[in-house]
Amino acid sequence: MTDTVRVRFAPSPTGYLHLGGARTALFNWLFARKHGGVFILRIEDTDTQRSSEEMVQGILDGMHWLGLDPDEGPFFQSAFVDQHRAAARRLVEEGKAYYDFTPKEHADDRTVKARIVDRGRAQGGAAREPNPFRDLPLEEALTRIDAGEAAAIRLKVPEQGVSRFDDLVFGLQERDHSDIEDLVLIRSDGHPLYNLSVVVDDIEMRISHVIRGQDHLTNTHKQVLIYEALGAPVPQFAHLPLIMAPGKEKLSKRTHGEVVSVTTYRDRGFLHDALINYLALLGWSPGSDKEVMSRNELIEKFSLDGINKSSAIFNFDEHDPSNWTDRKALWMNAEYLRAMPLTELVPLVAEQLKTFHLWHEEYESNKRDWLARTIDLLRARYRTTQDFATLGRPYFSDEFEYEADAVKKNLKDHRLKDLLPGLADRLELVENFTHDAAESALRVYSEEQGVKAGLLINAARTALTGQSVGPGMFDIIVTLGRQRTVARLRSAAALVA
RNA sequence: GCCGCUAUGGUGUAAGUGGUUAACACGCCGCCCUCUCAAGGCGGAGACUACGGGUUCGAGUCCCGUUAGCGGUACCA
Repeated sequence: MTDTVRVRFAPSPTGYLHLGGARTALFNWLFARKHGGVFILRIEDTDTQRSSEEMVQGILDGMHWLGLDPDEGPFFQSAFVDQHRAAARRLVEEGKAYYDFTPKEHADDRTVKARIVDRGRAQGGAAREPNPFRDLPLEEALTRIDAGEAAAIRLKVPEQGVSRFDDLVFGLQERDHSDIEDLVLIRSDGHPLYNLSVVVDDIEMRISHVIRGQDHLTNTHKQVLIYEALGAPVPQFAHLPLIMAPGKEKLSKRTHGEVVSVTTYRDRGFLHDALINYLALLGWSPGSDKEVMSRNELIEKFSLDGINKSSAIFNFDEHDPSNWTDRKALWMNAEYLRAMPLTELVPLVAEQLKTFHLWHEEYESNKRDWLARTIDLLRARYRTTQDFATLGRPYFSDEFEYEADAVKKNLKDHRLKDLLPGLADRLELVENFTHDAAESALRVYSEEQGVKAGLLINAARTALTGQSVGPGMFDIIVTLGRQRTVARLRSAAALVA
């Protein structure tokens, strides 16, 4: 007996790692770290039809990116099926389970669900159906098995009484035995089923706390029954409220696509700590006002007591590119983008520049400092590292678009047709091409020409970046350098109406 | 159908064992800063705490009911 905390994340590789799974993994991980425990990863790959090697890798990649590497594992549930079968056989021998020779019916998900409702309606809701094989003498059953007859193994659920457990989040849970059917442990083809497998594995791995999604809450009673039948200590349970899509719909890969996949966040320029921070706040609160928390602060503050009981809505708008995911997640990422050490940010932005083919070798040699300064200049306005390669394109390439709105707004004054090249001439002659020198050159020039400096400044910004928004104009000039500045000012004159 | 869970502004959450004008963050609006946009600072709008009954001097907080959403009810996980 040991009171070491041992928790596990047990995804089935039937899809990539989604946000709900990531949050479950995170809470397990935080709980383990908080209590000096062990975080185990167990891939539940017994559904060979729907599982794939690729998905396993996807989950592993996602967890690694999030920094949630397991202390033990990954283990694969498929490796333990013999133990699952042995456990079921033992229960049969002890009279706690029985062979059911009822032939298996094949049906797809839809018809199965329809049948459940029909059956419930017909029986007035009782889950129990009398099973003729429940009390078949073991010897008789064994002879039929020996004769090659197929049989499923069902748990003998007591007819009287209630099952109860104290959930660390939802409190005391009770369920009448009469509402629990004799669940199948092993299929007639010998395949162990979920409820049996998890319990056997959790016992084997000495799991102390089962932290998982609320979708397992009612079925936990079945698992408690299995623990008891097996004579094993029952772990503590903590069920997490579900994450829903806008409109309180179920959040799913099928209907919501890539917004729910962790890899999307990685690819679109999220910082893993920002996503972790955001996810931690979905359904959990430290009880204080502080929301931006480092990993260590999260560990320090984390407690199962702070977990909310109601499901949280994860907001996003698939039709609005700038709000492709939850606003608060985006804000959180921007917050991290601004606050993180520049030396850590640069390599991340570099990756994005590479995938957008905006990378130059000099960024690693003589333009190294320039790259860092430019990233620093832009970071306060961007929300993801990908923004540097998209919104920031004019800073890294001469091939960029002039935004129609920006041109319309800032290049509409016909005088600019001459002023822009005129400014270029002046800047070409400035001795030290610095922020201040460029500024005074521009101000002198605008005074001579009798126009407001603001007209030239805003026009120049659009001429230089194709945009109407961005850093201070003289910072842009210095960033682009004399050559590009002069060239762009001249060529943009053609855009003036 | 039956069983269970949940219900605080648009969203995420706070409001020790019931006790003054329901707090914070995101988002939104305005002002300041300013060459624009962000960032930052300041301020504002937005919740009769799903609805209806109780208990109580007093309820977001306790009880009952209703409704809604979600989960489960499979020889799926």
